[in-house]
Amino acid sequence: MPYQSTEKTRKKKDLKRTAMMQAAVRVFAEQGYHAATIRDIVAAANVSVGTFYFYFPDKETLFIHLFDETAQFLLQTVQQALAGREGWPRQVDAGLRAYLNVALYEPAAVQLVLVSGPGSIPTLAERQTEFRDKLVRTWQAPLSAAMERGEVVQQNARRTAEALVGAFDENVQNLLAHPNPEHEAPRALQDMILFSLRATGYREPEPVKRGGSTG
Amino acid sequence: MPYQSTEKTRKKKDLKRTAMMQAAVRVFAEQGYHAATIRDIVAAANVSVGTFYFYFPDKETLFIHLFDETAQFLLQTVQQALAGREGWPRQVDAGLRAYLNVALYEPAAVQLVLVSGPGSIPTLAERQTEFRDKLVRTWQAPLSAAMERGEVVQQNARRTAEALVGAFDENVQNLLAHPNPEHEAPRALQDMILFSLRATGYREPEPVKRGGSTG
Amino acid sequence: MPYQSTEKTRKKKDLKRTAMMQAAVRVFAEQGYHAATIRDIVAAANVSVGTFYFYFPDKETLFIHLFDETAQFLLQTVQQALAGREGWPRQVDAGLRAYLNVALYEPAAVQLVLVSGPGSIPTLAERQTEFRDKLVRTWQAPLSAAMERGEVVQQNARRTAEALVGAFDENVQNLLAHPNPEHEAPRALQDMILFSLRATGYREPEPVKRGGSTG
Amino acid sequence: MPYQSTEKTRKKKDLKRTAMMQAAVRVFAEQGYHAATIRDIVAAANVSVGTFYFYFPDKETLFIHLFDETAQFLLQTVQQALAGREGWPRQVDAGLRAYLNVALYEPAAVQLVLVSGPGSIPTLAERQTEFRDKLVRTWQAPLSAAMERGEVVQQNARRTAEALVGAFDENVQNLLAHPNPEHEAPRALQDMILFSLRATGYREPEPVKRGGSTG
DNA sequence: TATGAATGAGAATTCATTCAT
DNA sequence: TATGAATGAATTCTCATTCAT
Repeated sequence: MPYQSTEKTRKKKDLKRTAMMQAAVRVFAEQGYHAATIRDIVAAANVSVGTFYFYFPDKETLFIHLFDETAQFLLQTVQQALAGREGWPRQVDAGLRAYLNVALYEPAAVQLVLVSGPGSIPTLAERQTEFRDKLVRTWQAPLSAAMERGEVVQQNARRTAEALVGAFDENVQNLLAHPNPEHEAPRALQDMILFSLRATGYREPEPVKRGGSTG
Repeated sequence: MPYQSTEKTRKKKDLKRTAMMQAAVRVFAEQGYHAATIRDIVAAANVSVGTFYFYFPDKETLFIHLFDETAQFLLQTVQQALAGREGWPRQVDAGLRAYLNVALYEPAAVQLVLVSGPGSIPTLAERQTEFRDKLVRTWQAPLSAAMERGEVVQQNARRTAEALVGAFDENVQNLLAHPNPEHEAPRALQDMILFSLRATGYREPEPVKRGGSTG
Repeated sequence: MPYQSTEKTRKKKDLKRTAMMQAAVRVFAEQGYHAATIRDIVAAANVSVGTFYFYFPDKETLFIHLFDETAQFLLQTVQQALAGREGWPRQVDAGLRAYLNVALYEPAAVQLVLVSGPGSIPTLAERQTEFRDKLVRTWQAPLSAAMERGEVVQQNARRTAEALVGAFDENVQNLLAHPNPEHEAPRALQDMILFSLRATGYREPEPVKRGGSTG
Repeated sequence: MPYQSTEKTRKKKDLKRTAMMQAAVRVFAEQGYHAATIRDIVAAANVSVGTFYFYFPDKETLFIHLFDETAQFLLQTVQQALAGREGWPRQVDAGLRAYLNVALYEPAAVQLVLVSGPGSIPTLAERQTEFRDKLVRTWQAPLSAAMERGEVVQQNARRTAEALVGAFDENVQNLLAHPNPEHEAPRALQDMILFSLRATGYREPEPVKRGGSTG
């Protein structure tokens, strides 16, 4: 009976492919792009060298693919979180919550995007810049809107967004370095929200006076 | 007659050594640690491969040395700037001004510390963390003091300091990527100061009422 | 019920096998032995890698088989052409005509024997030599006979045969490189015949005077 | 005392380079392009792998260089031999003598040009064709001249030249395969000269009758 | 001190071949 | 029979480091 393809086989292949990619993410995150050899990766995935090249064209292409995929996932996650909320404080809360979730759930992937890649592959530099830029814009857009609504003070929205992105990354890096990130996360989230609101000059809206004064 | 290591000779040697290190910083910053070969470095310094190994034990040691030197210089510069001022706003102003100065004057060195190193050399990871930590503490100390003086709102000083450091780095990175960093610098500085003061919840002190006491 | 290797089945198998071999000849001729991968061959034959190894033990064996088959076919074709004629000029005509026919009809196969194989596979060297030797003998035999009959001048028949074989191959190679080999072929044949007759010192036999005219 | 270069060092380097090339020629000739590994070559030259790549960019480039060099040498040798003579028979004699000399003196190099390269490297195909073409022209030119002088019969000079080149190569190949090529060479030369003169339809010029008429 | 030729361990990648389905 | 995923030996090439001069 001839070999049956395009059924279970296809699924199995995809599964293996995914498993190998996850293994690769781990190894890249742990060792960095250059220190991670193909043999390390295939050992982590329990396959042979040839199998690696059956699924992926080469080391660099795989890394860039992983980078792009992770970057896009991060961006989408944050963007969706921001999109569903109204008001700057809720957006900050939702956006940061989403970001931290990804960081806690996929620390290796985040590591890949934040530190393993940059500076390691010249080819990646442009993509890296592009990703940072998109991330900045992701926060800049709602910030600008909030500024127009008068929720936050006048400021250079671009620069503030840059600063926020840098701030978040540093906080996340430190959180992941913490002995028990999951336990620390809620506090970190709270601090980051407060930091962001202060940094953007958010002002508690005047409560509608209802026959009395707030003092 | 034994070789006399006279003053002149030593000076000459130090000069050459320094020149090579500067060349190395440039090459590392441009190409990243791995892409930069010893041949690239010696070519940039107009010396031979053998000469390189006469002055430095090996590539990695040199890089770590450059990293440490740059890191220490950065820390000292910022610390000194902070030390000489009173009041959180003046400290922020001085500290950021110092940081930006270094970045503009020695962009390659800053590049080295911020992106070329991290993720490239596993051995470096620890040092990198240590440097970030010191940088955070450098800001955390005056921030805590300001908090105690009531200049800024209550907050997790450590977390805020982390965030500030991350914010600064991102802003500096973007500034250096700007077509004309020197021209943009003053605006960037202003934005960063305002961001920092807002983010730390700095409150304009009550103007001292003449003829009365503030308490 | 055991699988019946019926006539039909076997025919089908042979058909597939033949198709694969023809594809292999094409690929080998186009790319050379080493550049031609198994995947190239199976792609050209529209089968899978596994199928290839069902029909053939390995790449080298296949190539040698193809070489031998082609070589033998060439030899037989020329030998038969020579065998059926009388007189050196007719033999030259028939032999060359046969050779050119094969070259025009199966250029890839001829390419295989003349250039793709030699120098590529050390194992093949001996067979290659043997083939050349047989080809030389194929022409040497009738040449020697012609010499004995006085049709051609005295000469080292072996050396002349070698030279003729080399000459033919070069002419055929150049013919196949021609933009329109089929069109050029008749002229080439004529030239080659004349060359061979001159080279062997063929002398138009004195017409037997029969008290009349030669017409 | 600093390292003295550009003197003996230069010469020494060139010497080594040459030695390595000769070793490479031997190995390529013996094993063929693909079977000859870099390790084989460096072993034959008694150097390390790194040294190979210090002198040559890569395997293929080296081979092509060797091919070109050998091809040019062969062409020049034959061309010079032909240029210095008058009359077709003397030219044939000189040209063949030169060719055989090279073959006997540098059998490996000749092997390289005739069999090791062709069919092994797709990149080489064009160069190979070009070389054959030049070799053909090298013989075609004097042949055409001889034809115009009436020394040889009318014929397609290009085709004849092709045939001669093919014939020579085959004879040389067989000569080199002979157990004692040097001993056999004179006979081979004689046979090849006679073959060439016959093949080109050379006619012993009528000796000028003294005191009589040429008619 | 200075030079640059020499070294060789180690990395990426290819591809003939095997094997479970 | 047929398939194509999986294997791993073998090859090319790089580059940090050493060493004779």
